[in-house]
Amino acid sequence: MTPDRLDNIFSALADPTRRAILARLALGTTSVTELAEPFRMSGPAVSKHLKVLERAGLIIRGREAQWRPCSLDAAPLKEVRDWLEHYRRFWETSFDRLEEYLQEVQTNGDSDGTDQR
Amino acid sequence: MTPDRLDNIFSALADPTRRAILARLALGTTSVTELAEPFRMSGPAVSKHLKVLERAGLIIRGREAQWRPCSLDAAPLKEVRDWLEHYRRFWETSFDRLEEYLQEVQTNGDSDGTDQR
DNA sequence: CAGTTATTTAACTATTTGGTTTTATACACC
DNA sequence: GGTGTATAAAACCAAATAGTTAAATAACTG
Repeated sequence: MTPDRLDNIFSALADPTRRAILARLALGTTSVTELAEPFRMSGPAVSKHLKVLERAGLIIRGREAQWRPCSLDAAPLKEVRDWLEHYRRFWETSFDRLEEYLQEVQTNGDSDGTDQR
Repeated sequence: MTPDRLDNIFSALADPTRRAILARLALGTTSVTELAEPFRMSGPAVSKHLKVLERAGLIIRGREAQWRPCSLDAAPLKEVRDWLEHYRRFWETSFDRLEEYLQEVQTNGDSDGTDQR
C-alpha cells in the first residue's frame, strides 16, 4: 500500500550479499555467525545487511541465549509479485510488437509517439 | 545469470519516481519532458532516472528529431519473476508453520526466568 | 566473579545516489 | 545563420550505503 514499502523491499533485494542471505535462510533458520561465514566480510557488515532485510520485513529475528536466529519471511515478496503482475503482459505478448514499433520510430519520423493497446 | 543484472534491476525498481515512470510507460511510448511533467523535479533529475532504468534494461530509447522517446522493455522483469519463483512456496504454504516456529523459539530456551516478550 | 561467545553499536571512511543549476548538443523553423 | 525547444552532460552538494575497526551488551560457563 504505502509506496515506501516497495522501496524498502526492492532496495533490500538490490544487493547480492542480501540475496545470498535470503537463499541461505530458505534452507532454514540460522545464526548471524553462520550467515556471515560464506562472505569475506566482517560481522558488523553482515549485521547491517540483516538490519536492512529486517526493515524490509524479509527476515524475522528470534532470541535464543546469546544467539539471534534469523528466519526468512517471504511475505514482502508477495507484494513484489503483485507489483510485477501489472507488467506481465509486456513480457509475454507484446514484446515482439514493441521491438517492431521501436524499429519504426527510429527509422521513420512522423508518428506522435502514442502507440499502445 | 550474472548477479549484477539483478542488482541493477532491483535497484532501478527501488525508487518511486522510477516505478512511476515505468507505470507511465506501460501506457505507451512518450518523451522525456512528458515523463517529467508529473514530478516536482528538474529535467536533468528525470534524465538521470531514465539512465538508471536504461542501464537496467527496463527502457529503450528511440530518437525522433530532438525527442528521445522512451519505451518500456519489461524483459528484465521476467528475470525478477524467475528469481521470485524460488521463494513462492514460502509465502504460500509454510508461512503459518514459520510463525509457530518463531513463537516457540522466542518463548522456549529461557530456563532461568529472564523474560523477554 | 572472570572469561568466552554472539551480536550490536559507535565512530569513521569512501563511494553512490538523488537532487540542484549551469552549460552544451542536436534538431526544427524562419 | 540565428532562435527556440528537447535533452544530456558537467559540476557540485547533501544524504545514504557499504564497508572497516574498536568498544559495548548480553548471555552462557567454569
